[in-house]
Amino acid sequence: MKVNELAKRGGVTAETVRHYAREQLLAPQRHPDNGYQLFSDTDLERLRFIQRARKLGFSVAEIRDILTHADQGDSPCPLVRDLLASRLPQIRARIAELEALAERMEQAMESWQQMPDGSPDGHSVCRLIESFPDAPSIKETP
Amino acid sequence: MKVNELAKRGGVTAETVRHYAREQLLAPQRHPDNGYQLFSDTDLERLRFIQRARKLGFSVAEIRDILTHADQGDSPCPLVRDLLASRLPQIRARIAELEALAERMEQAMESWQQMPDGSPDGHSVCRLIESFPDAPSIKETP
DNA sequence: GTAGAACCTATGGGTAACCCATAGGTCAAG
DNA sequence: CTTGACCTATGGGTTACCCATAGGTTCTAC
Repeated sequence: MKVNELAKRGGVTAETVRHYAREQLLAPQRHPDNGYQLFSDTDLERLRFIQRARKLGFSVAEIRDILTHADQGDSPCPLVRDLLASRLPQIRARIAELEALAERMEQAMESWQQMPDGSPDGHSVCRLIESFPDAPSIKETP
Repeated sequence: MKVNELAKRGGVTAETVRHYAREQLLAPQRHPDNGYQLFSDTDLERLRFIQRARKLGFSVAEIRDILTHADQGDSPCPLVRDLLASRLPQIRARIAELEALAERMEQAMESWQQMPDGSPDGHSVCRLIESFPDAPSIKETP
């Protein structure tokens, strides 16, 4: 099957399929005449595997590693366990970051309710924001 | 003061200061002889404002808008209120996404405890992952 | 048989907020 | 006058795609 058909059967866009092919997660055959990528049913299974792995938080690069292991006949399962175990605390940390952010935002909105919209002068841009501490800025760890 | 001094006083890297200058959040003067960027105390105040705004979740582009308003003598405060009010539910949604992800990960790790590390065959890469549903993949809305 | 739709290819650019490397100019101190 | 510390501008990397473009192919209808 060609890109579009695989994409529809897997529930992703054709661009996503091409992306995975570029990133070596899929290795379709090529039609010798026109260079079209030809995917098999095994590729569809692979795509579904990729979807599940993405849903569990694995990155595309990690999934490539997992698939490479499997393609060489090695069990990728220990790797999978390790990756998940080390990723989970990162996700938890990210959640905590975002919760702290949300709390700051809510506190700000609340305390702003009784503050007027001032005009900017040479030293103040917006007292709403300036009424907050600066110090260590937020780390963006998506 | 030059880039490095502003950066140290503001608690950021010199690269970050250059980034903000490139993005028009800071508009330093230029030394006529050597082209060095020269920052004033007002720029330091501006940098501190930027830090506070970042900590409240504003993007660099949004902060540029806020500063542009203020530079034109308009109060940016209504904009600030609107931006924050519309960003907060997005943050909450992102938190919910990540919590769902974390829950999937924990469920996976738990159910995997009694599963062996299988060897890959033609149809299975890793049963650990394949034991999970695929369906709608996770949307990455950082 | 041929026009046009619908599909394919590869390439390159965009996203967010920086970080890092490079090449080359500047400056203060010893 | 030579280090070493600093400055400049440029371009590439990060993540997982999306989109536009130009040009080749296949399918469908007339």
